Amino acid sequence: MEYQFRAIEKKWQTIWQEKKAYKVSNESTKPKAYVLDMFPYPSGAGLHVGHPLGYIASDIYSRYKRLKGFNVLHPMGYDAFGLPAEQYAIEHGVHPTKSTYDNINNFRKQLDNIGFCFDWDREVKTCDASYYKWTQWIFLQLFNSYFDKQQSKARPIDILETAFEKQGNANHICPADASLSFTANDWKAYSEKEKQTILMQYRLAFCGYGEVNWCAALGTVLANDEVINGFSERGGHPVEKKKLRQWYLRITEYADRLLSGLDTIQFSEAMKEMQSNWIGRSEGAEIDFAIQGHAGSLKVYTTRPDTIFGVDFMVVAPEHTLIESITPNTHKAAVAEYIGYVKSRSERERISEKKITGCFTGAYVTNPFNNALIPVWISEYVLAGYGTGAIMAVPCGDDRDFKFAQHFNIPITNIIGAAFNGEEANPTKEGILSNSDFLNGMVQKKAIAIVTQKLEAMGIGKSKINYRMRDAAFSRQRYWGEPFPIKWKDGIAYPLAEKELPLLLPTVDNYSPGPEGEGPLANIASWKAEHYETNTMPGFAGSSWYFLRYMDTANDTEFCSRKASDYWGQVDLYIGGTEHAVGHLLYSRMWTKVLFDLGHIGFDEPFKKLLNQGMIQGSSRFVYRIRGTQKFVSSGLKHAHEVDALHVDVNIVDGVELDTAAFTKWKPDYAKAEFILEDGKYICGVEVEKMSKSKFNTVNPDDLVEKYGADTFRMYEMFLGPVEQSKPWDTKGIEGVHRFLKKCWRLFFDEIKGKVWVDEAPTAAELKVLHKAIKKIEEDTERYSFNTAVSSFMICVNELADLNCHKKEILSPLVILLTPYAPHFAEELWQVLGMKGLVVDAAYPVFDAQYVMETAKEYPISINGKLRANILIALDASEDEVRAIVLDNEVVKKWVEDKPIKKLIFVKGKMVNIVI
RNA sequence: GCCUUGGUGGUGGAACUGGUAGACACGCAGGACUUAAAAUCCUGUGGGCCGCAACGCCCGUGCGGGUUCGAUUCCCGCCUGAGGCACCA
Repeated sequence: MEYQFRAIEKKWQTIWQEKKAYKVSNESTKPKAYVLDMFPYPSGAGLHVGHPLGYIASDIYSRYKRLKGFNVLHPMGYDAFGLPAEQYAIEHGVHPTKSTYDNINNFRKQLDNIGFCFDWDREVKTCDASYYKWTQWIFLQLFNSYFDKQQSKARPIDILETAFEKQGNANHICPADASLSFTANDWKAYSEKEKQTILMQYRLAFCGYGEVNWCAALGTVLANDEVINGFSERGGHPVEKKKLRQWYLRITEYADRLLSGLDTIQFSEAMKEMQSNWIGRSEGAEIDFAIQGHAGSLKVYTTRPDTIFGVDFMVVAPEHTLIESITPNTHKAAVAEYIGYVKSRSERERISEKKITGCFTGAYVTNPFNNALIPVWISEYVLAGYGTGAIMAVPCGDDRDFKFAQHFNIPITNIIGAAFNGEEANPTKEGILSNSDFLNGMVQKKAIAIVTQKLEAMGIGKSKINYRMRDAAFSRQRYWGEPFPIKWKDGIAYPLAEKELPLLLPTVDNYSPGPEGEGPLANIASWKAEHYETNTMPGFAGSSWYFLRYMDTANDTEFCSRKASDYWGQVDLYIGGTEHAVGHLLYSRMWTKVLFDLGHIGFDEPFKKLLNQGMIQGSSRFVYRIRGTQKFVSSGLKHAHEVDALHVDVNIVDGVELDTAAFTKWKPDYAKAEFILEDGKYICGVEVEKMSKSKFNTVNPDDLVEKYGADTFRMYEMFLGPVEQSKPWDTKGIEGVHRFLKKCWRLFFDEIKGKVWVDEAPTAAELKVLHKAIKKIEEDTERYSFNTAVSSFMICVNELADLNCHKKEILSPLVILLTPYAPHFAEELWQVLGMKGLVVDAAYPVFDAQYVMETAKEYPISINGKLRANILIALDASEDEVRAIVLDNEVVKKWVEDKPIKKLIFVKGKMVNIVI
């Protein structure tokens, strides 16, 4: 009987479904484990082999935890709102609801094929009204809350209103405008609109104005990615910065807690580093510089007030509101021209530009300590959104300022003596200050506080903590997203009542943008008539809390009952790509903190442990067409011709050799293709790039499952390498894993004899092989080293085959070990062995060290660090005994000759090194 | 440009805490079985040198330095691939 994987896999998938084998209850006496994947966006291209990598890893871990006696929550769903469905609707007229649900059905079919243990009763789709009702509800919690700085937590906004009525805002500094100040009487005298405008500046979800990349021709806002050199990627239309009304989340209020929370969770150091760099906390000071011949002052933010005497110029962002009024007429034309140039540049281009650009405004400020005149420049590398949008430039201490000064021939003041060599800036804080008046002779880092205090005393500065992170833009001028539960009346935003939720996304005939940068919803007369908000929420809204919904999917009175969230708690293992490092992972952490602060859940970090899966890249193949002909030249000969490289479908290429017959059938264009071969073959070019349909380098898991079975596919994806590592896909090696399963099968069945497994007592050697495997595979699974676990299975089966072992007592624990990795295969063999119940409900075998005891070791003997011999020595030998044995060895004697031995290093159980 | 991360045979990778580099596979070569094929099994396989062979020697983990008895692993500099940089998801 041979290994008929297709029949076996279908059979067990059906049985699992019938028996509800993967249904998970919220009631259990077992300890819980919550194992979660980042849910996919259901794209029209379907699943490619890159998607299941993380899902297989989490599936293995879930099944492993279940065998270890845990009640395991392992759900799946879809992040179903987003731009591609809307784009598709605009281009093809298909409603996003339809295309999204079609895609979901397709994803589901593909996922089912692989045999995952998801509890599908808990499926969530963020575009379902039953789901986004609660996204809207959480938005209202954010809208109706403020961040109390004293308690460092979110609190209901009516507490703040009560406080305002009693004491004004004296104890509640306004996060949006620290200078805002009013008394209780002021507050009482304010109109409703004035009150609401003030409250808006405290809310965690608030409305304001922000700059976006605006493309007038497309009538839409673009991502930085979609803007190339000031023109839209699609269509090549000009793009400009434009101020639009936007919703925001006040995530900056949570900056410190998002930072300190990192200490309580198991993310990789790299991930923590990325998040804290993104948050970018810095301590410094704000300083006001008086403007020459102007009533106002220029406020800058600096982390280095100690360098105040080294300030040679100021740089302000081109968007800075003061520019208009400080620029004298003589410089207006040049400044306007420069601002025009910057307007066409995306933020990305501005900060990554190597070329130094800038423009002198003609204005000067004065140094508050010595009244020196300091010229004011504008340059694109200073961004309006960070700090105060203006910096003081100290060329001797800052690299970018130094290059700027050099480029524009601005004289450089040296305030750190020999520490500055005139060739490059020195950002040290250890320098001894000179040319610095009252600071002369002082170490820089000590001067920071002194300068700040002095500025505070003079009333022109104060210490300030700044964050690089900005508040999160939370509205999109799009259709396919959650409507905001907000009505506008007389310029005031009113939240809908909870019982009015969900506010359903209306059907439209036209997905194109509304007038004046409004979303498509503005095109609907009935929507406008109700004064509903016309923006929708961004893609990250639904994904910021979905892990909570899985705990209590069917609940239609709460987003998730407190009982359910108390039971499941944090996600124990979260698997997904690093591309979400600073987006999704920060937003979901913030939402969790808000829900915790408001008492809706009992933990304030969502993910206890994060595992980042690497990206599976595509390995693209190219053919080379001689320009202007239908002749295709093999890769090795292409240099003799003028050729265009064209992507060719990887599925019609064997390794690098093109199937020329298949190629002529692949596309009608190529029907008449002629080939110039080398050694009788057409060899393709190779490049590793992102897996994408348009590059014809995608590999569909369905085809592989069909050909080799789901279990082979699962193990092969794991065998490719460490889950965390990115690697190009190559189908070639899958045969090896398939052979392994067939070989394993032959421990149970022989093609001719049929059943060969027997009920005999195992030998010591057989038990040793088994227990070695138990130990290694358990350890590897625990540390998510699935690739080495697979190779341990191979070693185990190879050794059992060499021993001719077909004993049930060895094979049945092996089947359990295999269950997480090859569940169908294991289930079938479990039944074959006549074991009770489903193997998914079995108990994990327990390692027993007595079977793997070793008494001696083949020690590697190095001389001066070079391996010269291997000697078998008893493990319990003392160092003196080992020394005697080693020095008596022929090979060792030959190398040592009669030189004195300086040192002998003996590491028990590892190695010996002789130094001569 | 900035942040993060990777680079080991022809290929994917292993070496977990500084201790035998190349486990386990793929591929390739040779052989067995077969009318033939598939399947399966056996042997070899980092590069170089000496050699009939065995034994053995030298080099080798992107490049250049350093620390150490000992470095794929730690430190410094460089080259290079990947991901992210706020409206793609």
